Amino acid sequence: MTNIDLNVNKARIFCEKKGARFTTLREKVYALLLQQDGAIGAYELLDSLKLTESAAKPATVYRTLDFLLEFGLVHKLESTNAFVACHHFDCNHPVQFLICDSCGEVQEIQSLGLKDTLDKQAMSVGFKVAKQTIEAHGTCAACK
Amino acid sequence: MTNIDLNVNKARIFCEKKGARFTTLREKVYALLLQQDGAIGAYELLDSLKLTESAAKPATVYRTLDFLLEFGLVHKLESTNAFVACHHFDCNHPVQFLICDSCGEVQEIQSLGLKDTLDKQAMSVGFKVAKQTIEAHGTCAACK
DNA sequence: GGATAAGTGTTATTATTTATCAGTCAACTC
DNA sequence: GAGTTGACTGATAAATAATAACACTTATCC
Ligand SMILES: [Zn+2]
Ligand SMILES: [Zn+2]
Ligand SMILES: [Zn+2]
Ligand SMILES: [Zn+2]
Repeated sequence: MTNIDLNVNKARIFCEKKGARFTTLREKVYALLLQQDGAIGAYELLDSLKLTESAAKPATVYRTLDFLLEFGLVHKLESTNAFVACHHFDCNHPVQFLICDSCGEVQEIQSLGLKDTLDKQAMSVGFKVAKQTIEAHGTCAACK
Repeated sequence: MTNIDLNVNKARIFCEKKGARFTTLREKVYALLLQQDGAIGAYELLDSLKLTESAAKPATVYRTLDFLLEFGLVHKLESTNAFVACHHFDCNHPVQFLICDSCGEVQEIQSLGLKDTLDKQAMSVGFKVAKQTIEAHGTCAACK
């Protein structure tokens, strides 16, 4: 059983627990994202999906992504309009990304300290944070 | 002399110092952004610009924004695809945003601590940060 | 004043995302 | 198990966001 299959199974169980339906389509899209090295755009994802779901349309992908985003199975990179599978959807983590502009690798980090720093900075001016977007572009260790 | 005029003048001098041309078009666009409460999308900006530059097209706005972004006179909010004027372009600051989802206000903060925290987190996994995107959505002090 | 580069006008196209309505399928009730 | 309900998907269209390409104009430099 591959690593991807393991993640997909974990996702299915996670969804069942939440009373959400992990349909074939959602599973396929999530699996495609897991296969991906880095992040992938919606239309690139659509092209991959079409290989097994020839009827897929943009709305198909975006609706499925909406579901996956809602349940935290996938994250969106706002700075690149791309999507990346999450491997730790079951541990309620803060999310930050390191995006290598050289090789495209996307590394997800979960720094509680970073999250708290932003929350506190905001709080100090009376701002209550609901959602953070933290993305760093630069050069990964392998590319240096 | 209004506050906006002061900022525009500061911007002109800043550009001259850098050997960049602060043309009428660039000035108009920057002034429009300064007038704005929060952030504004490129096409909304285009509509405003058309009031005095009826020939303006999307490319007009995007090119002008490219210039303003390059020289730090304007920032882009990646999470909303919107643009906001910077008032401190001459002080080489880190940039983070607090975006109120209730009233649309965009507050720019310049936390060196926050920037350093992210830089260090990245460094600890061998990642060299070139550019940060830090945006918090939530509720501002006035809206609470 | 002519060469050069930067800036702008103009048209078209691509990329990204959402809206809408109709049909299908799963779960729940009786 | 048939019927009802709501969630999911198919399909078409449109809105929003961004870029490409080429011609023309203007400023700068020598
Ligand atoms: Zn994650
Ligand atoms: Zn890399
Ligand atoms: Zn700024
Ligand atoms: Zn507010």
